[in-house]
Amino acid sequence: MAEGPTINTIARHAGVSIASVSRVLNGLPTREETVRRVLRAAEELGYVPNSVARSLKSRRTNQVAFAMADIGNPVYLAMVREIQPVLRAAGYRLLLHSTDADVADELDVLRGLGERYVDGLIMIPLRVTEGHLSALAAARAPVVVIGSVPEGAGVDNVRADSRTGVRLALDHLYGLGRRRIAFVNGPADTVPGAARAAAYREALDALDLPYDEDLVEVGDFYRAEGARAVRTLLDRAGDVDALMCANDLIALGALDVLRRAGRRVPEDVAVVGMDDTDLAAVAWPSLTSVSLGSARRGRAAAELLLDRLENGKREPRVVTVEPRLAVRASTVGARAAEEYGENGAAEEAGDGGEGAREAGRAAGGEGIR
Amino acid sequence: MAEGPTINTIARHAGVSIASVSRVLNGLPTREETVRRVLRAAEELGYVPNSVARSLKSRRTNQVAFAMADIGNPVYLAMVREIQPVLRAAGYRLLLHSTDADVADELDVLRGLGERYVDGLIMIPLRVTEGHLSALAAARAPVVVIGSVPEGAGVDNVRADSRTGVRLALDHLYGLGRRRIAFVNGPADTVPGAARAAAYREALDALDLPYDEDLVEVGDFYRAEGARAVRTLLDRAGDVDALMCANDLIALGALDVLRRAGRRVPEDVAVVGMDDTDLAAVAWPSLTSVSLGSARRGRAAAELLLDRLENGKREPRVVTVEPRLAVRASTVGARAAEEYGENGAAEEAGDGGEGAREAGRAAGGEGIR
DNA sequence: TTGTAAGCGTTATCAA
DNA sequence: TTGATAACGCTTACAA
Repeated sequence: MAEGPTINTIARHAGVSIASVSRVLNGLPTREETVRRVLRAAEELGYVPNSVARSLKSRRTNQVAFAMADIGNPVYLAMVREIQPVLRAAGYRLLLHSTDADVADELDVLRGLGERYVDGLIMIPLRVTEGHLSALAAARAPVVVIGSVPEGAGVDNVRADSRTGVRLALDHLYGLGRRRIAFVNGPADTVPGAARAAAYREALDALDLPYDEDLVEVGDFYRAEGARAVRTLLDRAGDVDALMCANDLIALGALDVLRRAGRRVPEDVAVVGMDDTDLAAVAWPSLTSVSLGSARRGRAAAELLLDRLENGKREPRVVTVEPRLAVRASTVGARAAEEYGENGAAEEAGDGGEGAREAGRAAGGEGIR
Repeated sequence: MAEGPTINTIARHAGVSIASVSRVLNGLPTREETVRRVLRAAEELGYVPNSVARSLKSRRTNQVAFAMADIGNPVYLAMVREIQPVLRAAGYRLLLHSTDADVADELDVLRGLGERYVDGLIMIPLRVTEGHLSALAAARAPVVVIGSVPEGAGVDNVRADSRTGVRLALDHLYGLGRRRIAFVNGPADTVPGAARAAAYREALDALDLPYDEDLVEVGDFYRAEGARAVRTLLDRAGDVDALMCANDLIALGALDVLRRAGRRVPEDVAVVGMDDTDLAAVAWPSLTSVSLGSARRGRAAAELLLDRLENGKREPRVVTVEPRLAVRASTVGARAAEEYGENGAAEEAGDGGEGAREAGRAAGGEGIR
């Protein structure tokens, strides 16, 4: 932990000026002899350029931040896993912000951009308030928002399409002959909760199925509460033959409850989750789930940001990621699920997954595949 | 994205010197009137101090890095979840490095400390080579290593105790009357692989059980390969009545294979995993697993680093985290498991978990609980 | 109480 | 080709 050498140290050591040192270190044309002496001194002293000083001068930090509610959330995690390598390949370091679901925290992050500790930000807000819009407009660095933001917001925007996603799931269930398709949602006042509720109604309409209030139950987005909601639902509407769950955790809770109630999955009740997290493949029976493309959204966001960092003034762009349905045992049975192949999480990982897999293996930990 | 104001801008605006601006902004004694003018100007101009300039001057970045193989690995993820809030509370930002299981990358991170973009580093190396030791010795910022490092390495060190961990598991199985306890390990040339293999032999010894090569199979640390290993094992030693798996993913693979083979868990074969990841509670039957305290190790590492950052010159410290056994259905059956209560992952999260849980809920994603 | 000026470690301009 | 020097935005002696 010795005090590190600076270009001054090197300059003295090599008997040249700091300007020459800088030139050599930056590969600018310099006399052979000077180059040698500088490099030799740098080598001997173990010189490493100070990135803070460099940043002050260049006005670039080569750092990018990702702000989400909680890294423990598999959806955000999938994003980080894609974002990290993309940024890294472009020479950026990744900084993580957990906003703890706190709107004020999110706004702080946005204002914090003024401190210039990062060159850009990818953020996934819980909800988009007026405060967000004005903070975004005033942001002192490029921001990419994951999650819908009004057109005029002036930021790059990556969107999921839960509408189509729910539609895929209901079509699938309908195709399997299910007609009493219940919906277990999280809080309606959250962005995803609202979007998924609307999507459910629409999908029913499209299938000419009636909207039946008895078939809808709201809890939160967690397993225990999901289980409770499903119990209530079953008590109220015993003839349910399919459950559309607003995320995978709710679906896991549903599987527990159904098992205890002696209902077979999928024979008696088919179950579909949402987000297609790693858990879906681990569950038993394995869980059919709608992928909203967390990984692809993360990647898209990173790419948008990089592009914007190189190309400051271009029109804001909106990217929408197509949902996909990962069909597994909880709707078609274990046998058939194997024929479908593992078309869920595995696909998501795509090219970005390989390094990670290698990593986990050598580390003796567990990547999830 | 307008160019931000600096103390110069404010100084001109307020008609004072930059020194006065700095003083006011740092709360140093200043005349009332000056304070007012400066604050007013700062407010009007939307001044935000430039953290890069501040860092250059103060020689502190208020950033800390965490380097691990792959954030997608649940073990590391659990660590990040604990590390982040601890650092944040102390005013540090968290920077993530994925080393992709590459030793050279790890060494790069260590050397990179010379760039002074962080004040300290928490790292969890895949293995500890000579190169690591010398890089650690030469590190230009405090480092905390998670994973055993030789005494003289001169860095703070947080250790798991897989020896005791395996012992806990085997005692548990023995107590349930199991005597043919097989071991499914990952590669023996990895740190955890080697440690767990040795621990298995020792635990057998302690129980006066014979070491039987037929009961040991090595694969990697993933589910598919774990499944393969278990198949091989069952073919070779059909009388196995318990499986000790070197991590949870292997154990998940084992559950699949046993299910297909028509062996009941735990009646015919009891299964124990290791690391007690979130997946253990999701599996069916839920998985008894040895917690090596990922979350606690993360927290301990963060605390060691913070302490070291405040208190540069103290003796390196070694913290060892006690393993715990999370008993679930895969060894005692579903009924009994409920009586044990959820003594696994839930406990791990501890006080650090609440904010995260809230976060996930509002976000409509899924924290894992 | 305030202002001037030096310095943190770079990069880049401009003469020499 | 090279060196002296001025920024970058901030903190902090030191003088006034």
